[in-house]
Amino acid sequence: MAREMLRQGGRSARIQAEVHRTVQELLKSMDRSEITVPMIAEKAGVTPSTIYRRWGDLSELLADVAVARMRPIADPEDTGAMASDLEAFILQYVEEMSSRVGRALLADVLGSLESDAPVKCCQYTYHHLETLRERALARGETPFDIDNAIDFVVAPIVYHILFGDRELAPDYCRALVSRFFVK
Amino acid sequence: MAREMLRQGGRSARIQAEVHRTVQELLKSMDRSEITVPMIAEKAGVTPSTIYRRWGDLSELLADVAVARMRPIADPEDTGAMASDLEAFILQYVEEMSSRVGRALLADVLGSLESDAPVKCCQYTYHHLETLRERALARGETPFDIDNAIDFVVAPIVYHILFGDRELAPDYCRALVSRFFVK
DNA sequence: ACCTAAACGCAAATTTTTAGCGTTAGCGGC
DNA sequence: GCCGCTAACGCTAAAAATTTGCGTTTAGGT
Repeated sequence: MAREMLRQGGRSARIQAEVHRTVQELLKSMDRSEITVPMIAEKAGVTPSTIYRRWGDLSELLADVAVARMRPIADPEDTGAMASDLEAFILQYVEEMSSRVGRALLADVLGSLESDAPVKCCQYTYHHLETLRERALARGETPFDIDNAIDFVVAPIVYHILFGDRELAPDYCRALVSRFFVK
Repeated sequence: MAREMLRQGGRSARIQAEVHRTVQELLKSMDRSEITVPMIAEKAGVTPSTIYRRWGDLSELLADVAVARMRPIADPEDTGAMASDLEAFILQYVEEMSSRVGRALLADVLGSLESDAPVKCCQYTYHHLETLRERALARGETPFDIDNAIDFVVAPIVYHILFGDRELAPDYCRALVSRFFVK
């Protein structure tokens, strides 16, 4: 579920915020597999049935929280040039997502395939790249293609994070970016 | 869990096979979100506690089944040339994985990050690419680099399957392969 | 053939999830 | 500002799923 709120103010919003805060709190201190809905409900001061009715089940709540956490709070850093902008963005992305909690976020988002969490999640990335692209245009640089950047820089990184088949050293990430630009 | 069986014969193996078969059967007729452990147990003719003790929980059982289903039963088709071999393999991979059940398989595998399901899963892909590479070597062709193939062909495809942000038309997949070879 | 321990079945205890129903409170119309 | 409508909540009981203890079966080795 995790449907759009019909009421966006007052008690409903407070509960949403409190539940989200509680989930994030719990994720810091314990593993995702030990978290239960009644546990969240108690710490958040609501009844379990509220959570079940609003989010459906635990995985959808976790996906909802994960998407909210991944929502960008600021534009990517402006380093003065397109190539270094992309590199900085990618390095930060890897920093956040390859950590234990980052991997859990990705898994939660992808765990509820029927919701729109995955699409939202990658729209954030797309939007960031769009920002970098427009910044490059404003500077008079020849901008990169966003879809290509996703295919050849972001996708490999996400793949290796998810499957855990390779160390994501900064050098490797930088190589992905530079290969993308020389091509 | 989904630990390696300490006993690989007799009753234990029969139960494993029967449970796997039952899960696959159920996945064909209903959505993953409606499947429960007691339901599987009844159809498979075992006690729920057996499943819980052996696999831990539903997501790990599903991951176990998914990995087993993804285990290659045959080498990729030999088309006579490296480029067309890779293209054929990729097209078949997309065919299998972008379907409703394929996406569910991927989600199940990635859903249990703590198990070794994800690693196993991408090892299968790696192994297939290795087969293609050795085949190319035997033909006297200049072989491709497997890691690069994963980064620039497989990863983009998996990304788009998981995030559902793009139609995976055959033309697009072919373009990925051909761009990989010209680079 | 016998021994040991892994794996299972059974059933009770616990926990989680669902569902009904009355109550609260956000939001729009007046 | 007051009122009506109904989404959203709390509470509780029922249903379902999960865990756990204990005795039994059975694979794998000696």
